[in-house]
Amino acid sequence: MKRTMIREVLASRGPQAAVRVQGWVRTRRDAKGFSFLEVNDGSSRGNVQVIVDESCPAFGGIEKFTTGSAVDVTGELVPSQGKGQSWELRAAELILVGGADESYPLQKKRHSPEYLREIAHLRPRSNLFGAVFRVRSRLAYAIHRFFQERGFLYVHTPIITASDCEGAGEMFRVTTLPLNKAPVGADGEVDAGKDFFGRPTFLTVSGQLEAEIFACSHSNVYTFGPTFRAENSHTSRHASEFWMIEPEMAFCDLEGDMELAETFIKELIADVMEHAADDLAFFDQFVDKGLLERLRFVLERPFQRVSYTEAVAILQASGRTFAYPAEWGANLQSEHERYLTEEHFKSPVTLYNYPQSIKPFYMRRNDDGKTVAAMDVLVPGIGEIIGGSQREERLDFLDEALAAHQLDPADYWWYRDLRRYGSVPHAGFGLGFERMLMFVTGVANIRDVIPFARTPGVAEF
RNA sequence: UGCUCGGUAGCUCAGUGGUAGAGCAGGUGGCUGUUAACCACUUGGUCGUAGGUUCGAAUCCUACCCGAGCAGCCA
Repeated sequence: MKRTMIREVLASRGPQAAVRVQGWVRTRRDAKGFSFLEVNDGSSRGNVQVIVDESCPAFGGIEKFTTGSAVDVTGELVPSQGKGQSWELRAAELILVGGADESYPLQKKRHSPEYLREIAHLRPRSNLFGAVFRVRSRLAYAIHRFFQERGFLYVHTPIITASDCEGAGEMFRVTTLPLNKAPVGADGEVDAGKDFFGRPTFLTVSGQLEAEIFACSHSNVYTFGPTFRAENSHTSRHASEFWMIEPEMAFCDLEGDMELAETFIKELIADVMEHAADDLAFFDQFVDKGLLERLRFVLERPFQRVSYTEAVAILQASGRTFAYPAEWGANLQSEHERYLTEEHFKSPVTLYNYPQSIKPFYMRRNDDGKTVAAMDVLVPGIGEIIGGSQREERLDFLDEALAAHQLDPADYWWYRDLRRYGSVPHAGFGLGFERMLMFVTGVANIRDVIPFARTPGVAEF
């Protein structure tokens, strides 16, 4: 008999003479003459309650059906006599597919996320992580849907890259040279020319520069893939390996870029609220009490759009004492960003037009000569979720910026070529996938929205 | 990397110089259409590691390891 996923069983419209489910036992409650077995197969947050009584041959050995064991049940689906569920399965046949003894680490009680992190191979079977990874899958789908519906081209940019000057952070070296006897050149340095690619190579920190190439052929494109940063970060919102979405649009300015970013975030929220309502309700109840209200609020209200210069003025007029006072020309500190999004505006904020001196070389210089067409989207609880800009499409200004950042134009020959042949205004941004997932689920630590998180010193699974 | 907090039973924690505790999990028995079921009894510990102070250290000191938070880096 064909298996039915528990998600469908729970949504059944009427009784069914025979249903087969397969899954893992969450808990068993024994009564006189029969037992309740709660079975989950990951298809939904809910468990199906299975009734096993003397009419079922397996009842005699019911004590073997412990929390964590895998089972295969066939029986009749009937209205439940008890509260808490509409349907229950009266087991005619119950098979123990794989047992689990008392050392099974997941108990029928609340566990801390830190503990569950140590058992990353079992935590997807918990309520919390079951829900997190269902939403993660849905969010990834929603991202592709958003861009595909708008005619954006999905580009696979390289994971291994030779450009080591993208300015986005420390990079992981990729090499096949033996660590203990790497070939050394005349200068005493490792001779990367003898390495696999004949030059130094690294894991990508961003697909942006390559995405720009395709924006300049297919107009609207996006990337969605893994990204690596070798920073020694110990925070709840940084990981060494994470996924990033980077749209890039030709014939687009900063205004269009900000519009896309804001629409994008709203549509993702709407999609997840519609298609993962059960799981979001779980997060709202057990993880982050105001989650649904906050998401609705973000959906309904326009994002606050404020220039960097205005933001500094707001901070200076706030009457607040910051560890680092806000000052024009300096980077905004986390405390500043938090104040703006969590206290002053109490909503997502799009900041734009940052001082040129604190931003990367590729951002387009504004006419004031002091700022560049950059933008960051900040959200309450997480901070920066999007960073983007209009790119410098004018070769002379780009060369100036390269010089100012002490970068060798020769290393950027193909990037410069885009400005030599059919250059167009274009813009894009990067959205941290995990940060978006944190925002949508209310989960506070990035390590808990990645199936197998990589952070400094941690790569067990 | 810096600062702060923490590490005690399988899990969540209490215990702040004098005989290591509770709840849950596990075991045994009972009870009940149960809902993290309930009731009784019960097993379970090198108190993160290594030194030191003390008659005596889970408790005080030092170093290290691990976890968390904040900051920086940024998505």
